[in-house]
Amino acid sequence: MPAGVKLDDELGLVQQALRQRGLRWTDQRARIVRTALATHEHYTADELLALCRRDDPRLSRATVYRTLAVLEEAGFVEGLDAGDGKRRFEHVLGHEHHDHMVCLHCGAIVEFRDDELERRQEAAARRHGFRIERHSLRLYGRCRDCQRGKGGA
Amino acid sequence: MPAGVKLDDELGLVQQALRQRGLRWTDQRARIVRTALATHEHYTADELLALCRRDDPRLSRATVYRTLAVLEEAGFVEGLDAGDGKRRFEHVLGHEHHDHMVCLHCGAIVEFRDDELERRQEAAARRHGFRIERHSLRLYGRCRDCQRGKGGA
DNA sequence: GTAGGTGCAAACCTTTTGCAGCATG
DNA sequence: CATGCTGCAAAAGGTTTGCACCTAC
Repeated sequence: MPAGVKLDDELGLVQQALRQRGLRWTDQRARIVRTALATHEHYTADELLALCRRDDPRLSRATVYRTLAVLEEAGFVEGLDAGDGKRRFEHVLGHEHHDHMVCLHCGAIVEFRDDELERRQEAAARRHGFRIERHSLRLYGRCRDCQRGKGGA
Repeated sequence: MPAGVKLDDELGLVQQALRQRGLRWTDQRARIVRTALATHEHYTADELLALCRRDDPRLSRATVYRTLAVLEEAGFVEGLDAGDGKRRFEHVLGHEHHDHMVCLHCGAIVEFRDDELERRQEAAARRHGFRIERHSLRLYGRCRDCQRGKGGA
């Protein structure tokens, strides 16, 4: 399946979702969503802005923030904070849920998934009468590459 | 065991740890640590400042930040971000490790602990050659009190 | 035509930093 | 008495907002 096809499908999905909420589908939003979908996983607002500006140098930072907020609310994008003060985003479309290991030495982000882990979280929540809407599990430490040598990029 | 005794023990521990690092034990640091230890779990720098200022109105915000940084580095305090832009802190002394459920509707923070969860995190990390130095698990959703009614404070 | 969106720049807010004077060890 | 700490105020740096103009529907 050519990459372009899937991307267009996903774009359509987002467009449809926004319209259903009475929101508009503008050139800027299309560009931001397309760029986000085409991009490596974990971008800051500013990085995304820079990428978008390669195509449209006039795109404003405010629009990127506003669009990310809309996308997050609609569930297409998830924010995670890397602990360095800036939020990072990743798109959810076409990605199944996963958690993150963050290397404190080189900044690498490793994704992983463990179903039993998810189940136990649910169980713990149930014990406390809590209903999970979303969750965030991050392991901070030293990644494989930073074990040998004493590494760090 | 009277609360005061334990508090003084813990104060002494912190004092000793800082001195070992060639750092000084000042009135301000003593006040900040004492206030932190005596306080409900999850405070922002600003809330802690306000509490301290009830005793010493001249204490500066910068000193609170600097002291929290020192305490965090020494392992007496842990920062967690509630997703609202400001970091929250909790002291570790006299508390065993736990994770958090954050109610998105009333802001309540519920602590919980599940050893099997911890073990599986370790196992997942091992599979990826990753060594965990610390971790953060937060479940966001609706707490027990916010289930009935439709609640929210 | 009318919400809603965009760009720009200024405002916001938490956290950090430079500096001169002060206190600890 | 040297080094580290404090307070103040200003700077930083990411994010949000006011406003005038524009555009999707």
